[in-house]
Amino acid sequence: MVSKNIKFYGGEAVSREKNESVGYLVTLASRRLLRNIETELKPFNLTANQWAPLLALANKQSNTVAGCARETGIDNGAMTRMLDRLEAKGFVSRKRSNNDRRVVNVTLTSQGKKIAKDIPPVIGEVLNQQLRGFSEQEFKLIKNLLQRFLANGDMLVKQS
Amino acid sequence: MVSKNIKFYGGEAVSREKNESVGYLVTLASRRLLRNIETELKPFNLTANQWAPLLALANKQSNTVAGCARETGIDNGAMTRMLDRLEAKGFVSRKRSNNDRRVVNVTLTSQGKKIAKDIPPVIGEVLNQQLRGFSEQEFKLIKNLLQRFLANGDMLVKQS
DNA sequence: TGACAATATTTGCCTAGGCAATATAATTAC
DNA sequence: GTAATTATATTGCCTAGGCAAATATTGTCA
Repeated sequence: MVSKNIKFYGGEAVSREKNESVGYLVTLASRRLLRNIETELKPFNLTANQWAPLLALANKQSNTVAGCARETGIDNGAMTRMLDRLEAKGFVSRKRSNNDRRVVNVTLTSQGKKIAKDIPPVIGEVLNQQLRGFSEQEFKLIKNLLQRFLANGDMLVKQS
Repeated sequence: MVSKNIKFYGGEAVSREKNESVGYLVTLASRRLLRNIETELKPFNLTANQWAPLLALANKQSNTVAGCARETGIDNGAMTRMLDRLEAKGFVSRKRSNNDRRVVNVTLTSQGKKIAKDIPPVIGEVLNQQLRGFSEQEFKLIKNLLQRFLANGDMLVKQS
């Protein structure tokens, strides 16, 4: 059975109360979280966004520029520049591959490996704070709802 | 009764699966939504982020630079530059106030008023698409959970 | 083999937000 | 009434992402 799709936002409904728009809420939530994480990562000389590729590398989900971009969901060009900054800080190093001369292999330096170990609990703590008062069920729910919201959004791109 | 706060993310739990991190999900969801809205707004010569101040002005929630910044939750300096772009496009106009020489009054041009009427259904449609398959209850839930996640995040800032 | 397509990386140009410093003006406190 | 504080707007410097173009390399297929 196919369930009907509800028209949540019609006409001017988007306007009125910004706190009633999923758009505003998800945007503000994301920005706020980013800044809160940023505050905690300052002592590590790392920004919130710089954490994403480090994690992908640490988990061995990728070891190339394009791989990091795919894994973190950002643009290839943006990832090149992101790795520039991370390399300048001494967290990663790059070396042109010999098997495939197109790719550049990215690896964590020893400093990068160390930080990759230290950061997770810090970020976890911020997330826990922002999830204060959530029940186990609500925790599962917010993940499920966001996953579906995101998947629907990705589908919109692929169709066109 | 005060409910206990659950430690959702502890140790390395943050790492592992990115789709299990509320941080990744909310970030990616926000980016994806922004890009999808951007695509639909291209014919209007408007970016997704540029819509926020226009809406604040149209709803008469603010008519100053600082007011727009507060209402949309972004930095004052960023709002100055945002209004530069909107003014260049002919959607808003600025004029130094006489009552209070510090403030600059921002108003929608006739072109700005027109677009403020046309845009809401377009954005509404994108939101509806990304909410495909959501029940009424789930729609209320995602708003409620995001509101709380955001409010917790705001509290973290104000405390420090 | 040679044309064509696909992939990887980089770069330029754009929008965009955060933070800090500055100038100006208004408000408050004493 | 003056000094200290607060608020407004702007600017410079930083990080950051998206898109498109350019380049180099690899794979495909006829």
